[in-house]
Amino acid sequence: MDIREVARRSGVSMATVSRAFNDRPDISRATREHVLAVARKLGYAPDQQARTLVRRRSDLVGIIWDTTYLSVHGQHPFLQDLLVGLKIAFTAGGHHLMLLSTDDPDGDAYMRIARQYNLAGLVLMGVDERRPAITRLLASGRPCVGIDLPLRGPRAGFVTSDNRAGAAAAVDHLHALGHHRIATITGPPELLPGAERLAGYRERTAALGLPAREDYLVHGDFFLDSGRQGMRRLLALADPPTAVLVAGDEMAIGALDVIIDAGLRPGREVSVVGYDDVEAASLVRPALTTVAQDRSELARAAAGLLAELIGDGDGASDDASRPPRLVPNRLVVRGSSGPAPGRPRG
Amino acid sequence: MDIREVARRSGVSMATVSRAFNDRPDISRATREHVLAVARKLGYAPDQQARTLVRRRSDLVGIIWDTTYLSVHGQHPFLQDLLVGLKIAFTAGGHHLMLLSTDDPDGDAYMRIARQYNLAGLVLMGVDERRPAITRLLASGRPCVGIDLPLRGPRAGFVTSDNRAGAAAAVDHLHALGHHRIATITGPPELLPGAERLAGYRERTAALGLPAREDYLVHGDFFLDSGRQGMRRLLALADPPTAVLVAGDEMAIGALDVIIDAGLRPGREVSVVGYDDVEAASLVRPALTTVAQDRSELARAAAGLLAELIGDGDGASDDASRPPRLVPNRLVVRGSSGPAPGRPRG
DNA sequence: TTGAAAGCGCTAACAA
DNA sequence: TTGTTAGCGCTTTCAA
Repeated sequence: MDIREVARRSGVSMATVSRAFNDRPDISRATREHVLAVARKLGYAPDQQARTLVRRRSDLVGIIWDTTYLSVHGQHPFLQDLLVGLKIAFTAGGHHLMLLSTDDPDGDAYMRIARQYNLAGLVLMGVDERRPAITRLLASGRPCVGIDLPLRGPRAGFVTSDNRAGAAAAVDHLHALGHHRIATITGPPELLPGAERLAGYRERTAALGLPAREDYLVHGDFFLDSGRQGMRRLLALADPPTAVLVAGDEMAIGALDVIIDAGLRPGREVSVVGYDDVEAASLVRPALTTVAQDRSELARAAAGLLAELIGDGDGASDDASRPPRLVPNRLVVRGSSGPAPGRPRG
Repeated sequence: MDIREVARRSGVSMATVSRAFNDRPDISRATREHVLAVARKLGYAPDQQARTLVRRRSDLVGIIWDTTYLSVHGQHPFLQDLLVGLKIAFTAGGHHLMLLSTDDPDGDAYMRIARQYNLAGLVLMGVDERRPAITRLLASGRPCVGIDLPLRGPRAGFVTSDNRAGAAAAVDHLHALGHHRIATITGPPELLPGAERLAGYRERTAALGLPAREDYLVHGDFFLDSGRQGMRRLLALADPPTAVLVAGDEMAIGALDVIIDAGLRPGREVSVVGYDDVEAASLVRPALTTVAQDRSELARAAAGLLAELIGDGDGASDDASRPPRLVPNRLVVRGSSGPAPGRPRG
């Protein structure tokens, strides 16, 4: 069943069938409806490969999501959750998602695949945007949107949640509970969320007049174990914090473990606030107070931005630095944060 | 940069370039290497759409993964984890993954998309295989592999982990710890893993000579809250169980909550074994003893089976019932299971 | 408003 | 072993 057959059966030319399916203005209403009716009866739908071949643009959006590190580090729940959101958001815009894989992320495989499949655009997440292969991809002019990655390029942009404001809100929350000794366990500073959450923590603690103590700042890597280690260091201080903002939920859950093992109670002697609101955050005991990223909104923002970059073929600018789309975060208060010791409980 | 240009620059015909790129036997070694060298220098890679158009078969594998219910029920961590495995497994086989989405899962959208994109095959997960749209898809003869879905069709098959053996292993574990009052909270019986895990529980408890008590069998739906409710019912019994096999980790974590809230200690007064080994299982306290499904292996099995179904175009059988590929499960013992009350601890 | 015809980039049948 | 040629199914000029 091809366009030729539909044309024959509806008594028009192939060109007219094509016009009907592409909502072109140069076709009469009556003809279009007739053609579409015939096509529907025949169960016809245009072949996308043929369409792509002549249009030189597919409706496929590629997802670059480097899973090579997963064998090393285990899962990355947040990105996985995000994928669901992307799927829904892009479907709504008439695009399909293709997962790009390569065993050689440093080669030009992503660029090659994008060209081979005429991908309309790309979404990048969980990759290192400073790698030369990615830089070349961005320079190629194919529309690219990064999630939590500060991409720059003629037709590139990025979305991220408002990590700075989220961290600040967490600090405010702890301060309002009477905490004055507020420490933080950070993410890697070379990753945007790590850097921004730290910046938010610093700005807000300073604004609240809390002293900037270097020993209250411990670096983590977003994985569970670094949260454990960080918390141990903090508890070992002569003057340990009564509250800790942890830049990721996995690390925060590790911190809870250490607190409990030290015979302290999270939310009592030590309050903990995480970041991300992964599934486990609500399942641990006490449940983790955390800054929730709105995955659906983040995904929608990414889809929207990419659609724009795909749309305006002209808008390609060479200076190529677009401000990120910021998606607001929301503090979810659960049991792991409570009044500072010595303060009455709510 | 197209095949014509490569042909010109290497002084051969288009056909010869094509031969070089497709590893055809009817080309001399020397010519092939020369052509490939020229192509590499030019950065040429064949356009997949054009290739698909003439070959009438793409190297795209579609993933049907119904996310419409996610807005209702929240996440489904296991399938998300699985996706990573699928991505890796299919890449190794030279396929790319396309996520199929539709807002109308009851229509023939999946079938239409599969045809429009000439998908080599489909992987189905988290969908209801009894829906007419899915039945028609399977009947269409396009290679389909289900994960935990008993698919039947001329070129369909499925993979699943050995849920029956896994549940039996969990029962054995509890029995070896001295438990004799072993209850279960099941998944939905119409889902394969739910039915099989229950069957494994029943078979093994019977084999061990434990009485089959109807009040020790509570139905759940794989989601957290049903685990809570189920556990409450079990604890309310005059003669409550000392151990519970819970058919899914989310439910098991809900059960842990209820046990703790009742002033009991999981792994002491009541032992709990979950199923799946999702991320949260190792993060809760006590950590959950659970039957781990090997996601990578499951994914590899799916990829392997689909490759076979794609390969043997002849193997299409009309009776169409293939036995599933079974992937073994593995019991992971953590803190939520321990000796039966009154027994010395290991 | 419609139709005829060219061609998107590739593979494969056939001829040399 | 290589080249020539005819499409794959569609969109898009261009002419009518």
